[in-house]
Amino acid sequence: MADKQRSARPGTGAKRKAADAVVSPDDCDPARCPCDDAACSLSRYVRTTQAANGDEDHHTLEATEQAVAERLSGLSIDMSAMAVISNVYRAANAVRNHVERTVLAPHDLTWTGWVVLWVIWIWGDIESRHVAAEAGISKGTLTGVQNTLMSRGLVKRRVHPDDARRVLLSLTPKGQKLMSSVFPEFNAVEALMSEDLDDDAKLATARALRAIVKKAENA
Amino acid sequence: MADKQRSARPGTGAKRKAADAVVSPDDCDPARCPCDDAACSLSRYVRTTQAANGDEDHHTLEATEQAVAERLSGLSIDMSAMAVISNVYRAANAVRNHVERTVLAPHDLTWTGWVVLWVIWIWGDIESRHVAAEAGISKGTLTGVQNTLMSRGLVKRRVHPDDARRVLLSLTPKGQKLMSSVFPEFNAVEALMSEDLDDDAKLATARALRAIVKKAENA
DNA sequence: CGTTCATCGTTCGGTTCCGAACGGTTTGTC
DNA sequence: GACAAACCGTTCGGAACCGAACGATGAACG
Repeated sequence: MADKQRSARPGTGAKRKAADAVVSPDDCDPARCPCDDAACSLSRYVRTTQAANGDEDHHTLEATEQAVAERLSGLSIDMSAMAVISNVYRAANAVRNHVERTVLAPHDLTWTGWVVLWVIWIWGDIESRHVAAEAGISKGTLTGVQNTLMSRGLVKRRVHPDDARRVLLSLTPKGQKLMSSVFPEFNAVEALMSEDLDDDAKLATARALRAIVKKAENA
Repeated sequence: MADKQRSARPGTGAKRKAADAVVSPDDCDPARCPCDDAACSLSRYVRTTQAANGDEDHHTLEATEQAVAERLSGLSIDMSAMAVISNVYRAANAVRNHVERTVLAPHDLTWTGWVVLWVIWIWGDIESRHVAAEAGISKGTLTGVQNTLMSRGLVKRRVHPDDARRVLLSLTPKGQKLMSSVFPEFNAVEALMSEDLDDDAKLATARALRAIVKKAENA
């Protein structure tokens, strides 16, 4: 989600400040929460209320969590699957928001714009349909991102020499310069976010995520 | 991301079919790809081109991947961090798209609408600011989702008895009925997507993701 | 060659979403 | 008790995104 669709207007992207921003609380208490291994999101609200107003709510924490457990135990639920999948989405959002604010916004880049630049940077001279597939966006969206990036002088496009339908994308020298200066910053943040994981955990997590992607994409 | 903002118009959400949809290729070849443990996305494009046109591209696969390795090895990059973080985002998108198509669309629900319903279902009688925090959306977005869900008779709202600024949200009987019928479907898909992971892997992955969330949110 | 069909990138309408601004309510301070 | 500051949910403008429709090009077949 970072684009301008038609009518490329440069230099307006990535405005994620931190005012009304999406906030989110904290950990869960394994002793109370019915989730597996403290790895769920069920008690974030509890912590919030707990911290905020002393005890003004009508239902106590215990009663509420009891209700959660009962509601879920009534049905037969795969709690560990829930913990994994729901945290995938939560993590993705958290990462994206953080990266946009800390790394991308100062360079006036949006997330999608960044991903597109990255793909072109890595593959150089790549057809736009492949860029869209790699970046995980639709063709229509890519057109807009393209125009934005072109108007900022970061990306070039030329028609495929053998097929006039296709379009080849590549980075301008300015774009290349941008990437080689920004990507280390980006990667540093990636490293920071995964620094609590040892190497085995990183590899295992990446492998697990790939398994999920595989299941989700062809099923 | 699933909402209607202002002017609640019911019954038009969740239209994700599969026509021009976001496609995405396949695995990477560990023998060739410079990533760790086949857990990256760097060779998806390669596989695509490989499968599509026999060998019409100008740079061979080997040359391309060599270029990737060189470009990345020129800088000092934490490849395992990159593998983890980039796959988080990819997995989240894949999961969301799949769930929207298979589970939510038949019930005319959007992803965000679903998450909001879920939060209210679990916590019952919850203040809207907490719903927004739990669901990971902004207050403004929640207002729109609220209206949509209210106009469909799934959600009730009432003013907080002790504080006229606050609003308490809860599910109508119709909303409760919907949740208890749809959530098992949803959870079944969650289970399906993580079925290639054994229990230890699920727990470990969930734990790793929480660590990432923690880092991303307060840093 | 001319026709048909697949495929490419673009256009366009509609939806989702964020963030800043706003009015209304409560709390704190003199 | 008035006044200011903090906080709540809503409104509103604008960006980002998808998916269907479109025009143009290329390939297959007679």
